[in-house]
Amino acid sequence: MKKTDTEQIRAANRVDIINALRVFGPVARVDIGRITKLSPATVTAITSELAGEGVIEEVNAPTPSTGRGRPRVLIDLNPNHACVLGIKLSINEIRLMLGDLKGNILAESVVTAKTQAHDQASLNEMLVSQAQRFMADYPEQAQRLVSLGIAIQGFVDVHAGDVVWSPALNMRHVNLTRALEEAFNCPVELANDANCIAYAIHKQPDYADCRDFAVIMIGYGVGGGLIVGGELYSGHFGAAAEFGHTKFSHEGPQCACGKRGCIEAYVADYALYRDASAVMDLPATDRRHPSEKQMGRLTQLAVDGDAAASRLFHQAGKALGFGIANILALLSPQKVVVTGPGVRAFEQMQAGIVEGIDDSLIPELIGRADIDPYPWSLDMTGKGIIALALKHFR
Amino acid sequence: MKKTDTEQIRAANRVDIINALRVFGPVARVDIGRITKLSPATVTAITSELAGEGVIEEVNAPTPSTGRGRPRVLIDLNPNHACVLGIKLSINEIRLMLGDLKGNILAESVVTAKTQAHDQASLNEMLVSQAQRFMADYPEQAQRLVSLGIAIQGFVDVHAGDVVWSPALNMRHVNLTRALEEAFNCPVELANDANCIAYAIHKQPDYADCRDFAVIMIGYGVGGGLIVGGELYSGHFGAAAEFGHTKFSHEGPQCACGKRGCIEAYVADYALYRDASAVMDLPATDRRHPSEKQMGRLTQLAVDGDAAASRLFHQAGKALGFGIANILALLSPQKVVVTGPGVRAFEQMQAGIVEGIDDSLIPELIGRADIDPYPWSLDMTGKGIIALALKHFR
DNA sequence: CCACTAAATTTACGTCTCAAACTAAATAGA
DNA sequence: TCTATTTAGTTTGAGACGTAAATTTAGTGG
Repeated sequence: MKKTDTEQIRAANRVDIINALRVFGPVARVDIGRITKLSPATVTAITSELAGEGVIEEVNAPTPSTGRGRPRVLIDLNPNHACVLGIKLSINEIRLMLGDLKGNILAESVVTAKTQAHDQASLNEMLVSQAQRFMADYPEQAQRLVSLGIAIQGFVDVHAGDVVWSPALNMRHVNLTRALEEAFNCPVELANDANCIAYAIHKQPDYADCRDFAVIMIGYGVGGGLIVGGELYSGHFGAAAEFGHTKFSHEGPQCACGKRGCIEAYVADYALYRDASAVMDLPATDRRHPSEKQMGRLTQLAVDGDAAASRLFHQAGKALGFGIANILALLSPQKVVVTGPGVRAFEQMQAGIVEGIDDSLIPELIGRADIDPYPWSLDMTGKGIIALALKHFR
Repeated sequence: MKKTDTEQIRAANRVDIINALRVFGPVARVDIGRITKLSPATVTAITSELAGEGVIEEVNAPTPSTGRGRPRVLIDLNPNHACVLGIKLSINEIRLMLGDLKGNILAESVVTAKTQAHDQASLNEMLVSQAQRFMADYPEQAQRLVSLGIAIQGFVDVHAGDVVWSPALNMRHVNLTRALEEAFNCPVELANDANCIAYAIHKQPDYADCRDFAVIMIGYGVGGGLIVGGELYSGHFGAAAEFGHTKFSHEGPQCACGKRGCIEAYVADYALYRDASAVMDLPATDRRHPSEKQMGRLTQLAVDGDAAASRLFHQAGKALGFGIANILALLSPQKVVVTGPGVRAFEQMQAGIVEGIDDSLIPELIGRADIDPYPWSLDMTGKGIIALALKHFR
C-alpha cells in the first residue's frame, strides 16, 4: 500500500478487473465480482469508470439467456482503446507486430535486415526508423500507442533493458530500450524470447490458476521461462530461466554458447541434426540451422521406427529429463510445459524424458508434477511480447 | 486488497511496522516512517494502537540525542508480548526452543528419542507430549503462545504440513502439523531445515534489501533455500530448493537419497569423508556421520597443504560450482550464500567453485552474482523456524 | 529566557470498499 | 394475462484508512 494508499487500492482493483476481462473474454459484471472477489458495488463503480474512459464496452452479442432473472449484460475490453507495438528481433530479421488491448495481433510486418552488421547506435537508429515506418501505416493506432516490447533470443537484463548477449547481434551489452523510449515517449519492455512464450502460455485461460510452472522452449536453441507466484520471474539480474544452459554433463558436446554439456547441446535442433548426421546419411545443412523440413524428416524416421533415430530422440529425452529433474528439485513447480518447434518430437522423447527424471530423482521429489507438451505456433513469441508490453497499460 | 479492503491496508501496514521494528531494533517513529514510507500520522496511529495492545513499548534507553529539536523516543517490540515454540526434529533428537517476539531463543531443551521407531500416531503423540512438557516449564509464556514451527531434514510439503521423506523418520508422507495444531489450538508451520536457515539469513539486517538469493547448506547432507521476491519460496508442492539433489553427473557416486550423482554425493560431509578414506588413512567412522572433529581434521590437512586433501576439496568445490551454475542460469539471483557446518572448508573449495562455475557458464550469465560464505552457527535452524512461526503473529 | 528545531500528535478532508436497500428486466406458472 | 420469483446491476450510507497541514511537545543554542 503506502503513499496515497486508498487510491492505490483502486488502481490495483482496476487492473484486476482489466486482467479478468483480458483472460475471460466478455463476461457479465457479476462474474467479474466472483473472479476478483470484489463486491458488486465496487464492480459497478470501476466498470462505469472504465466505460467512461472507453476502456471497456458493453457487448450486445448473442445473449446466453439462461433461466430467469434480469439478463446479464456482457462487457469486454474495447480492443481498440489502446495498442502496443511488439518487435521480435532475430538473426537478419525484424518482425513488427501491432497488438490491441486484448492481446491480439492486428498487423504484422517482416523486415529483412543485417542485424549483425551494426553498432549500438546504428542498431537503435534502425529499430527506431523501422518502428516509426511501421506505425506510420496505422496512424490511428499510433495515437493510442501505450508501450513497446522487444523480444530477442539470448541473455537479456530486463531491468536495465540491455541485451547481454544474443546470437542475433555481434556485440554484447547493448541497450535496446532507451532510444525507442525517447522516440515514442512511452515505456519499452525488453524480454528474452522464451520468457515471452512462457508469459503467453501463462495468459491462456486454461493456465489462469496455474501460478508456479516452468516452460521449456525447444527450437534452434533451448530456452526457458519461469512463472513464479503467478508472475513471470526474471531474477535479480533479469536473466532468469536460461534452462538451455543448465548442464547435462560437465564434459560433452559443444554448445552454441561456447561451453560444453549444456542441455541445449543435446536437445536443440542443431544438436539433434549434428548427432543424427554422425550415425546416418542426412543431407548437409547449415550447421546452426537445420530447416523445419529437415527436422520433420528426422522426426518422421523415428515415428516410422528407425532404430538409430529412435535412439537419438530417446537420448535427447534423457538429457531433457535430467534437466527437468533439476527444475523439479529446485523449484517444485506444478508443471513443466514443453513447447517450441521441437515439440514435434515430444512423443519420441517422452519415454526418455520420464527415464531421465526417474533416474535422477526419487519419486517423492517428482511428486505430482506434470510434464506437458504444448502445441507450438509461430506467433507465440509475438503474443507474449505484446502481453508483456500491455502490462504498462494501467 | 479485496474483501473488507481498507482494513487489509491497515493490517498490511501493521506488519510492515512490526517487521521494521523486528529488523531495525529500537528506532524512533520518524525512522519507521522513513523505512515504511508511511506518513508520520499513520505511524503514530498504528504505533499507539500497537502500544495499547502491548505489542510495542517505548524504550527509555541511552538517548542518542543528536542536535536540537524534540528528542526522538525509541520504540521497540515488546519481546515478551508473544512467543512461539520451535521444534527441530533430527535423527534421535528433538530440540525444543522457546522464541520471543523479537525472534530470540529464550530457552532450549534437547530430548533424546528414537525418532525412527514410531508410526504416525505415536510420533505425533510424542511430539505433542514433549511440547506440552516443555511449555509447562514456562507457564507465563505458554499463555502467550502464538504458533509452533517444526524444522526437519528431508523433503516436506509445507502447504500440507506433511513430511514426504526424512532421514529422521522411517516412514513417508507423515503429517506433523494437525495433531499439534489441535493440541495447542494455534497454527503450526512445517519447514525443511535448510529453508529455515535461508529464512534466518534473510532476516538478518544486512540482508534486508536482498530480495532474490539462494542459500546452500552443507553438512551431513546438502540442502538449499530460495528467497524469491523477498519471500521464502516453497514451490507449488511445497518442496522447493532441494539443491543437494540436483545433479553433477548422471552416473557417479551413490547419494543418501538412493540416486547417483547428486551434488550432495560429492560435497556433503559423508561424501567427503568417504572419498578421502579411499585415498588416505583416516580413522573409521559411522559412514553416514563423520564427526565435526573428524571433518575438522580433514579440513586442516588441506589447510596445511596436503595434496590429496586439497585435491579432494577442490573437486568438491567443482561439483558445487557446477550446481551453483545451474542456479545462476535458472534463477539469476543476486547472490548465492554458502553456509552449514561445511563452510569450514569454504576457502579450500573456493577455487574449485569458481572453476566449476566458469567451466559451466559464459561470463555474461554469471554476471555480477556473488558467491558468499556465511559463518555457521548451531542455532541458525532454530532462529529460522522461530522466525517462520512468527509470521503467524499479525 | 527566548528563538529555533525536530519529533510526535491532532485535525480536517478526500478516497475507498462494502453491506444493504433498491431498481431493472427477464421467466415461470397460475 | 398477470403476478410472484429470480437474477443483474445501481445507489446510498456508513465505516475505515492515510495524508497534508496545523499544532503541540520537548529539547538545544545563544
